[in-house]
Amino acid sequence: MARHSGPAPTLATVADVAGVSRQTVSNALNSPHLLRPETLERVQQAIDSLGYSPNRAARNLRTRSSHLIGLRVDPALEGTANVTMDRFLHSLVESSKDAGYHVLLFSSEGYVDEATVHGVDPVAGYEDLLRSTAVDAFVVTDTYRGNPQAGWLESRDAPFVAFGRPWDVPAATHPWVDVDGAAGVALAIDHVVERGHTRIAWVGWQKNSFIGEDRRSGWVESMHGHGLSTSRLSARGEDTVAFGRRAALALLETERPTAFVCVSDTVAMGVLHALQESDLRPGRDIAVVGFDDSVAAQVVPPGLTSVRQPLEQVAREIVNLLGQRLSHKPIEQPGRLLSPTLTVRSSS
Amino acid sequence: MARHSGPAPTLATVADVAGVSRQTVSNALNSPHLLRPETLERVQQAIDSLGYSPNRAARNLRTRSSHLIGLRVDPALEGTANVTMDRFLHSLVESSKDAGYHVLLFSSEGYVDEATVHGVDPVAGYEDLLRSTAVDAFVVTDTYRGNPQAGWLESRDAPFVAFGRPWDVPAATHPWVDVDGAAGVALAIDHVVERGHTRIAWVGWQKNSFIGEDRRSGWVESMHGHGLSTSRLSARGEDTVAFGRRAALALLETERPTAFVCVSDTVAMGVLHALQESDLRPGRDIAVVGFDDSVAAQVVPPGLTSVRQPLEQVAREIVNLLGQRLSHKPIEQPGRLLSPTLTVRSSS
DNA sequence: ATGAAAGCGCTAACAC
DNA sequence: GTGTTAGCGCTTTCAT
Repeated sequence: MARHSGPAPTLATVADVAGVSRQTVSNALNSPHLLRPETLERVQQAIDSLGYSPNRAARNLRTRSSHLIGLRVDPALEGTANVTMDRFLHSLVESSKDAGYHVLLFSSEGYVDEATVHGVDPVAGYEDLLRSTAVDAFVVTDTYRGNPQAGWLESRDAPFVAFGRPWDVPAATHPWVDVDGAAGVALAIDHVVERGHTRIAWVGWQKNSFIGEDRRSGWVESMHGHGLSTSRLSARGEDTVAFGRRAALALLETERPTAFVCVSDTVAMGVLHALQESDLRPGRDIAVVGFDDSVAAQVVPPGLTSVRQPLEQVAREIVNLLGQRLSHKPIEQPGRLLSPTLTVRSSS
Repeated sequence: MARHSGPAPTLATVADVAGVSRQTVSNALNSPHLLRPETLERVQQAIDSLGYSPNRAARNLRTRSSHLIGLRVDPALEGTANVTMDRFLHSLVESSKDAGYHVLLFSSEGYVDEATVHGVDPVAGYEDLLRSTAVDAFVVTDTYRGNPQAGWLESRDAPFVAFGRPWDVPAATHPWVDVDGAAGVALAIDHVVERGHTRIAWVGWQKNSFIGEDRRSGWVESMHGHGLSTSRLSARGEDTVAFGRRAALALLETERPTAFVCVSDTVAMGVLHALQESDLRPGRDIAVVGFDDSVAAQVVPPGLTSVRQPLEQVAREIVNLLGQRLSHKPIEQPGRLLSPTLTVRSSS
């Protein structure tokens, strides 16, 4: 195609060159089946020779849609949770592209007005993007402590899909996609039971985490399913390496578990610290399993077995639901629960 | 503000309510100093009561700008390089917000061509966004193997700032921001020298990596500055855990270094693997330093000392240069080289 | 199958 | 300071 240094070509330019009207060019782009093949061909050539692309702003104004999906990202916190979201983000960009959408990122700390001075507004940023019709829809991801955005967005009739179940509002009707954490942990338990372990400890998060309780229930139920006891084999704390280490040291001293299944890779790393300090070798003396299959799990010696969320699939399903929502199709099934897999490495 | 379920308010709606013309409302938004205080106040009230936000598409069409910054993200490769880019991305979103911009993500188009040496077309995706005026500018990040995008974008008069020096085209005039890798490695050398080490090995990338050679030069020059020999103490390979492990095992056998300074955290993890297999303890028997201060460095036992890039500052400088470029201000200084810091942990 | 007219919501240019 | 006019580039009627 040609390099033009002058003004960018418009529909009118193309129409002139092709010797047709502007609408015909528009049709060539949006409803090519309406054109006679020879006309289409001529228009196509004009488009190519001019290097024409339809102006996005004009199209957006006319069609009242931007083909943009909004996603709020939080400031870099440096933890495995963030890392999972980053992996998801890449997948979302790919899936969106396939559906003809781009991803627009915004941050939670924008648009500080009188109403938001008192703390982090869970709804910050959404409002303005919505009212200014900057995006067609949102993907809501930060649902780990309930999902205040969902209700708000629903009341505004804003199209969105959540990555995460409406834990605290079971009656919610908005579309969502989530990963079955309990099933993932059950996978891990099955795996270490198969390796001959019977005293399998759980190192998890505090009770106020919905996700943490879901994963923990996978441990409890799978253990009981195998006829194993969970008594005194569980610890709870924050999502830090330090907590994982402390918990493992305490359990090792009192209960002598032979396997640790952990709510996150971060916590599992702490368990690995503790084993190293106790001169125990992960994978030989004691099995360790993490959750999220982060980069850290891949590179830590000797390699950490970990539950992996199917984030590519999550992204595809989300974009899929978004498409249904935006085309006002009835949504067949508002919630989808996907199954994780287990990535086995030398720690187990 | 009021909740309206009908059609979204426009300038005309606000003008009616405030009893002024549309242009006055527009001025209230864009040039408030032009209004008499009492008029401004009245318009402001009408805006608030209606919950009005200017329509983005209309504004974009008129002003020929979208206030969007385009950034290409590559499919998740699962390595430390990606992780650094993700950390940068969060910072970029924050900095962009402060400048009134949003970040639009796009991906290298279509399917990976088997014939393409480096996997993807370096210019894929930029073209369309540019021609359709979907973004005002680009941030170009994937300059690790030279920067083919830069020349192309310059020839198109496309505003952009690069994260990464124009290694292969020193005469390039486009604005860029980069981190001084050599200085970062020198920091690491100083640190281990201070700890009493003299036989300090370098585990790096192949010669075809500009970034790798830059970091390596920091090792060579700092070593010589300290009067230390670099002879036979260097290894080169890919950015993998496996290579780091092999290199460390080989060096340990033949040269018995007491410290390893590595081109990346990934490679450093491989060195840690090797030490563990050799029953050597990092931080006690042998010092190890990585590069990037990734999550893995933070959580691996016993904690990996690592060079940290000032990505928040990089993002700020980039947005700053972008602002100058977009406002057609003369750019004071097209290239900025920032200094990294050293995060000391127990591995050294 | 193609063309003419209208208008999406906003701001630049100019009048008053 | 404020109002009037025009038009950014596109798509949606509707006529032919």
